[in-house]
Amino acid sequence: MKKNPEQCQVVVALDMIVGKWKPVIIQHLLNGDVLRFNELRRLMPDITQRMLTLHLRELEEQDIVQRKVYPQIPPKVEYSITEYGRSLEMVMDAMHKWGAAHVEHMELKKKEEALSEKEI
Amino acid sequence: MKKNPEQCQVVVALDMIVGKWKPVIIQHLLNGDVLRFNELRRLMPDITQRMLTLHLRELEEQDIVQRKVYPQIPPKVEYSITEYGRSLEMVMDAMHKWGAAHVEHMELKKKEEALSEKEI
DNA sequence: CGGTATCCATAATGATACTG
DNA sequence: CAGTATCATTATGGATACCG
Repeated sequence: MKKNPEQCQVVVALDMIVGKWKPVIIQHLLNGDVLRFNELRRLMPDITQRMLTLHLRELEEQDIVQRKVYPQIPPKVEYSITEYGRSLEMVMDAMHKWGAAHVEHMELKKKEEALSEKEI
Repeated sequence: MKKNPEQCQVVVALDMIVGKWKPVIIQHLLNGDVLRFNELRRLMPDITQRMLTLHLRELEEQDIVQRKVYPQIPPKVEYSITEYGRSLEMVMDAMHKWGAAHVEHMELKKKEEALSEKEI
């Protein structure tokens, strides 16, 4: 399979997970949990209600997240990963592993810089 | 490039490749080619000179891309992937594969929608 | 409880002209 | 050839108040 960067499919995948809180939301739902709106908020204390709504709606539109509304008062809405969304697990894993390695790489780089400063 | 809101390592990886043209630049350099500034421009006809410069400088800062300047007139600058940058290949591949599958998924979805409209 | 509606600040990108 | 500089525009996210 040839990789053609022009009609870059990497960008297609990126579009699904880019957004300040989207990766975190996806990660939480990939755990397999079914979470209510405010449960998600509690898991991400710094997200605003607005952004949580926006991102969840986008993920729903993208068929990554399923939204289930219970028509009752007070309202109850549950969010879960879709079967399709679960296919993102490979991608998320690859990035998670790379991210972890990157942290090590940066720490190494800092140490090297600190060392070469001492030598001067 | 913004700081990661949580200590999510997926976000660490994302920060390296997010940017309108960054994934495409990385893909081109991952091919193993050593490319000059204007060669990259030709490969991405719609990128502005400014954005190409900005993204390349960020990628250099992130140790993903190596910039080699030949001090001559007219100037000659070559860009290539670093060894560390090459480690992104796994991530890029995972996303590329997912992106390809996603295109199929969307086409399937459209067909289903078209079908259910006929039934109505 | 699970949202919307506004308004605002900042970040990201683009257009265009100029340069050693 | 490989950039900078400047200004304009758009995208993204935040603060706050209100709603059924």
